[in-house]
Amino acid sequence: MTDVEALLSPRHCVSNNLQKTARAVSRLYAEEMRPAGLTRAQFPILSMLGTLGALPVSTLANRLYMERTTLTRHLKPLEDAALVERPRSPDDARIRLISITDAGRKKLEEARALWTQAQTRMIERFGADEWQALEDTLRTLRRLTR
Amino acid sequence: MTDVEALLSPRHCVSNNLQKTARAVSRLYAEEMRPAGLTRAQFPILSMLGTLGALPVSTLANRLYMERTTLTRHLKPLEDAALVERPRSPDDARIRLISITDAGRKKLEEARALWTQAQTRMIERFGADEWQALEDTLRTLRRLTR
DNA sequence: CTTGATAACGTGCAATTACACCCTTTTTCG
DNA sequence: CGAAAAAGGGTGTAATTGCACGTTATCAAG
Repeated sequence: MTDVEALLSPRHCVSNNLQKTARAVSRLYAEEMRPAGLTRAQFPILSMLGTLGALPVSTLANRLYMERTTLTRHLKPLEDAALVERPRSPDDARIRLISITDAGRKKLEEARALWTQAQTRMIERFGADEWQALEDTLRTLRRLTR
Repeated sequence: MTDVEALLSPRHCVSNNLQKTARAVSRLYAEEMRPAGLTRAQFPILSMLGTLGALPVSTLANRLYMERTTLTRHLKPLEDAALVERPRSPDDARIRLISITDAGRKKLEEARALWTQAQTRMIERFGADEWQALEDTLRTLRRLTR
C-alpha cells in the first residue's frame, strides 16, 4: 500500500509525468512521420474521420479528447488542402458535419504506412502486453477527468 | 499474449494516447493552479531548480525531458520576474548556471499549495498504488525513447 | 408569435513545443 | 601555437493547445 503523502512531491506530478512522456514519445513518431506531409495533430483527426464518417465538430473533439476550438484550428488547413469537408447539416444549420474526402483517405493511407513503422518499433521495444495494459490504464485515467 | 498486429490501428497509437491523456489531466491541474500566477511549464522548472540547485540549461532540459530551446523560452519570463537567475559560469563562459531566487522559492511555495490540492484529488480518485505503478511504467517508456 | 435561454461553432489572444539555423566559447590535434 | 571540431546556448518560424468571448441558429415558455 502506497501512502498518498508519499506522492505529494512535484516529482510525482501526474500531469507533468504524462506531459514529459508524451513529449518524449511524440518526438519519435513525429520524426518518422515527417515525410507524410501531415502534422502530428492531423493524423489522428483523419484516422477518426476515416473510421467514423461524418461528425459534428463537438462530437469529433470529444472523441479526440481535444478542445473543440483546437480542433477547429486544425480543420482549417485540412479543408484548405481538400482533405476534409465541413458542410452544414441540412437538419440543423448550426452543425457542421465533418467528413474525410477521397484525397484525405489517400493521404491517410500514405501517412499510415509511416505511422505503422513508428508504432511497430515502439511496441517491439516496449512490449505488446505492456502497451495493452498501459493503454487501458490511460483510458481509465481519462475517464476520471470528466 | 497480445499480438503486435492487433495494435497497428491508429486507435492504439502510443503517442496519441499519451497526448490525449496528458491534455485531459493537464486541464484539471491548470484550472486548480490558475490563482498561483505561474504557468503550467513554470511550476516543474521551479520545482526542479528548488531541489537541484544551479544547473546548465542543457542539464535542466534533460531532467525535464524538455527541448533545450523550449526551456530557454520559459526561462526568459521567469528571469524577467526575478524568479530565476542565469549567470554565466565562471569556469566556462558558454554555460549559464540557472538557479532559483528567494522570490522564486516564495512563489514556488504558493504554487505548491495549490498543486498539492490538485495532486491529492487526482491520486485519491485514481488510487495511490495505481499511480505509483503507472509512474514507473511511464519512466520506463521515457527511457526507451533515448 | 416573440422573447429569453441554450446549443453549436468560430476568433482573439497567449502559452507551449520543437526543428533549423546561428553565434560564441572551449577543446582537440596537426 | 593556430585552425578545425565540438559544446553550450539563443533566435526565427511554425505547429499545438485552450480560455474568454462573440455570433448564429434552435428551442422553450408565455
